Amino acid sequence: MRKRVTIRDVADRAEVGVGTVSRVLNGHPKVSDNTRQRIKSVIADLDYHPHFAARHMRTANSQTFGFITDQIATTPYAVKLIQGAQDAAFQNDMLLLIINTEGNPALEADAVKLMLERHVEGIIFATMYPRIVTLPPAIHQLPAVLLDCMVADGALPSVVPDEYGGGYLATRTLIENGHERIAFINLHQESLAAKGRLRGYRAALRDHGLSNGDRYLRQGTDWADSGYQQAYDLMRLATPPTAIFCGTDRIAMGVYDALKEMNRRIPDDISVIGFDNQEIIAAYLRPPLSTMEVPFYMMGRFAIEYLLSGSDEKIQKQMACPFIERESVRTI
Amino acid sequence: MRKRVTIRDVADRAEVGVGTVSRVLNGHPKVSDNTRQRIKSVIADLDYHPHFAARHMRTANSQTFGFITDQIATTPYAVKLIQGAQDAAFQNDMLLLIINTEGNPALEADAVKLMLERHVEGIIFATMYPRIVTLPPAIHQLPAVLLDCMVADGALPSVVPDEYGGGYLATRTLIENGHERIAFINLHQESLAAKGRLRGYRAALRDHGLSNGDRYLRQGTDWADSGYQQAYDLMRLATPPTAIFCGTDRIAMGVYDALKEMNRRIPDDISVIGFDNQEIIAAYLRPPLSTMEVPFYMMGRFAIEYLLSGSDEKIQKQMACPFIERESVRTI
DNA sequence: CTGTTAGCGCATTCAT
DNA sequence: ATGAATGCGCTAACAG
Repeated sequence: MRKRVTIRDVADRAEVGVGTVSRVLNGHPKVSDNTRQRIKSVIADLDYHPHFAARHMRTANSQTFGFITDQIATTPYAVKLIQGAQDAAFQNDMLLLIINTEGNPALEADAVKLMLERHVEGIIFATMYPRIVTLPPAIHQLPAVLLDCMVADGALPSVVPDEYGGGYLATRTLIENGHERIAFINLHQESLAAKGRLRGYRAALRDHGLSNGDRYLRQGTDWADSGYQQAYDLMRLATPPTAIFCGTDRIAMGVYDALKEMNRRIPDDISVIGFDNQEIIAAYLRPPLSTMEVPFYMMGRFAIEYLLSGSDEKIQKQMACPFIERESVRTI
Repeated sequence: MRKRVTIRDVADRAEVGVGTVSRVLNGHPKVSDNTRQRIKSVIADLDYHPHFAARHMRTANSQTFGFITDQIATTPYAVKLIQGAQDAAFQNDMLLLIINTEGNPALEADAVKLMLERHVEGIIFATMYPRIVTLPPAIHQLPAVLLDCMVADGALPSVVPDEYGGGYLATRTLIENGHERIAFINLHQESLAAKGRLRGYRAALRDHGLSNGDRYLRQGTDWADSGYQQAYDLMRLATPPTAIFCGTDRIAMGVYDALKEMNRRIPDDISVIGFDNQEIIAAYLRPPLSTMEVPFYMMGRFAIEYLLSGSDEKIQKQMACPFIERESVRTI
């Protein structure tokens, strides 16, 4: 860890004033090519790096965004949220300061405080699953975007997946493949995700004249077990469904197990669609599971780009969930 | 975004000098309780936050570590790596600056440069899976720790999982449960992880007089498919194994499928152990999979704690992989 | 115990 | 086109 080399050192060695060095550092036009070259080579020789904090203090420009998560970082999904934000930030010469609060409100307040002290230029607050949150009031002192969550009064811009659209598209896809008896095993119903997906399912059915009084609707829990149970229940019906739309890929895992036990072949005997596109599950299931993707990566990107845009519109962005086709759906 | 309030404002309002304010800010003892209280209340009134960059410039103390990843952030495992580091750092008043390079060497160099400019107090370089890496030379200008990887010349401290120990423990656990014909379906053999786990498997067998010339050893790929294939192959043997140790949980997924097709019950007919403890798979498989955990969280913590310790010893830390008991192993 | 002062490294006037 | 001077907000050293 040798002595830090400052702009002064560069200036001295290049026999110019610090101002000139600063100018070439910042790509200022009015520097003769001659001196510019000389300075650049000195910078390289000395391996000089500008002191970020000094520049920051001078320019009031921290080139940093804060990224606060409740426990998102724990879940496999949402890594992509971070990564999308990361990439978008990096491409714009910004870095991310990440704090994980485990949903502890005291920590959240601390986190916001720390970010304020570090003069981040904006804050992203991301949650593990879509929900309504209450935030430390201090967050309003900065541009902020909510990721995968929203505040009750809509006072903060937010970006969330279009659960409704996803539910609709999954169901419509099945319909377009000729299915008419389409079951839906939803995840735990308190969740915003569950509500949205369910509305989409019902709407698609209705729009295609296939409403059936929720005869094939089942309430699951988000765990494979419930998929297993409900699949059994469903298949024992007098006229069982020809397709099962699962509220999560994990539910689909359970459905697969039950179906296999019953010697039903996927997709020949019955089609299955999941939700979440957890690669680790969906891609490795046998056969690979067709499912809806929650566009975490793009959501992360969008949040940063919104911050970068400087807009103060309180948009409530819903991002579409695309259908990921694999091998669990068959046309009949 | 109202005008920033500085230490000057606080001093004026409290009718003291800035030095005194600075002292209470830094918990300096020699301040009368009286003035301390007054200043504190002014700080609260004004909602004053010290300017981090200014302090940093003055103290040469950035309270920040850099965390560079190749693509770790993409994978579900390693989120825990970040989280462990995160938590340990936060508890010591440090924050993490995270950059994901996608394994792009140019980006890696940029990342190190940015971290140098921001005066991080140390760098953690983490990879998605254990391997030998080459790093931008500039990284040597700072304390650095490698996570889940190492450099060829051992010139940098590193912390990796004890793959050997994990392989050994998994095998020994099976042995202690009375199994003697123990198969091992390894993941793709180029990986360090595969080599270590295999050595552990062989050593445990040998130490218990169970060596069998690798009769039950199979080479898989890391995908469920290979587990499926190899399980069929294994079970068709004249004297099939009574237990299968899988190089990854994904392989175990395939093994489960094959076993179920063959109407073998887990664990009654055959025991299975996985590796990785990918909760999303292991906990949801039916029955839940007993497996070896790679201690990512603790590895992350350790890396930070090592940095914090200020040690310059080039330790090569191997962290034990504990056995996570679920329901796929039975005593015979 | 407390006020005053001198930089930390840089970007930006203002001269030249 | 370039050098010199100023101050961003803070901590530490020095006086008292």
